[in-house]
Amino acid sequence: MGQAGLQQRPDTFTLDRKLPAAEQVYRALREAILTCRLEPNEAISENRLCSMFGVSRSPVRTAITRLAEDGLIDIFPQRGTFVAPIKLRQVREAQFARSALEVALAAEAARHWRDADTKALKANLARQERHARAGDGWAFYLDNESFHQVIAQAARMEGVWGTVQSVKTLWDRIGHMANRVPAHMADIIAEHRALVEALDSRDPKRAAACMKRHLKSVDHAIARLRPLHGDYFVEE
Amino acid sequence: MGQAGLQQRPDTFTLDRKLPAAEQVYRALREAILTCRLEPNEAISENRLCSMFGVSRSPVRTAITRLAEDGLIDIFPQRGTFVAPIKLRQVREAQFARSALEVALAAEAARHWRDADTKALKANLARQERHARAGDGWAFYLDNESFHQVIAQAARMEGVWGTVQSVKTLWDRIGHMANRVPAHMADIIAEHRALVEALDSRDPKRAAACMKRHLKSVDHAIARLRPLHGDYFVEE
DNA sequence: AATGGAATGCTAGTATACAAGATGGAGCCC
DNA sequence: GGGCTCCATCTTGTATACTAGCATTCCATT
Repeated sequence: MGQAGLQQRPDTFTLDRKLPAAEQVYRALREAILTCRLEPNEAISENRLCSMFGVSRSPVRTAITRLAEDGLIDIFPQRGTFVAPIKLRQVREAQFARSALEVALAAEAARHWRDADTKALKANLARQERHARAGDGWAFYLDNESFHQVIAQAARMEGVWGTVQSVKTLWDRIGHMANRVPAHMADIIAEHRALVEALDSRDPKRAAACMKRHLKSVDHAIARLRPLHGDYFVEE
Repeated sequence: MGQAGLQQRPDTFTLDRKLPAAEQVYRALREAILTCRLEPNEAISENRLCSMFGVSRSPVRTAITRLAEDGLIDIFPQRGTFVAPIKLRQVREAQFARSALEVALAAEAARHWRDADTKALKANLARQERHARAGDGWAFYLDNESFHQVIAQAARMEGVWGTVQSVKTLWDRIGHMANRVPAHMADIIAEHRALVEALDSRDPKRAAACMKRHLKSVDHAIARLRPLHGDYFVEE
């Protein structure tokens, strides 16, 4: 599957002339990396990306600079640019950070909770169920994101959601692999349902504990995936 | 003080030919922004930076791209690039996120605490006291960073320290202004001393509560600074 | 005095060319 | 057959030129 990635798209990426080229290249590459269409350790050549996107090196370099800042790409001057591997230690640390942030957000959200919030989350759950049934991993991923974002909004800390997003970049890569397993999505939905009930109870401690359990269960995804994608993960 | 910033340096920035130009420009600009030598809302011209650093636009643009990702710079195409203002809502959200992360780190550190950790923190405290007496705000800032980093190391979550660092970028800007007030540094040292005692007790709850109090006290810095630097802060 | 359009000068975004470093393969020698 | 050297080719980093958009200024007209 080494030749996977962007080459699996219908054809060369078509840029929207109304939007900055660098931004479009950034988004396309980020999505490809998160969904593992560009696999960990895969070499990326600036020149190859230029051909693929039909642009010069300038916007490609800008996009690559941003992806390196995001921790998704490793640049080795004069040698090459590679999709960053998934470092297990970083995954563990990211889980710790995400848990700390989202547990605090859940508690704070419970303190400010309103019926409209419950309504919004239930609508989201319905979408999750529909996309899981359809086997649409990407749409399910977006639902999942939206679900947690609503909680951050309810906590009146929407900016913290941005921090969570950057922390969870590693999770997103793993989550996309996990989403290929229907049972995984079903598990997530069940946990999300429990979370809605806890938040609806307006009990900060209950909401915090429930969120903590939810985020801990993602550990199981790694245990499942390592046998299948051993080369994606490095111990350090 | 509008003409402050990089022009206050002894002379034009001298690049080290052994290091990538983009990296050096990035670090120099980041430090200038964090220490408010480049003030919030100050215009930055790519061409002006080229003259200042003696390089072409390429490394300057790379550095600016990274600083924009860090949230320190706002780019308005065809209009200009500006040092980002300090948005109070973002500050509040950053405080929430930092508190969540460092309280969890302190609790975890207490669970793994060793006498060598106490020793390391006490050595750091001695340096803090020395630099505060000398009125060296920058050195004190570095001591402060190192202090919290040791705690993350003790928690065996050093990678989370990177997350804290990106979260606390806003704090760093405020902290540098606050460090010009000697009383502020003295307060910080006293709180750090209490934190060392809490960690040394190996009691996770005590360490967490102490860290929470410590991070809450930084609120007072904002209350002090707003009358002096009202134009640095925006409500949104 | 007010208004509208053109010109100008500034900005960032992008394209292209050059420089320097790293790597791999071929050829030569022992 | 193995080791060493050299060269070609790849890479990223940087320099420079061009393009397009935006804001300001100036001038002509009413």
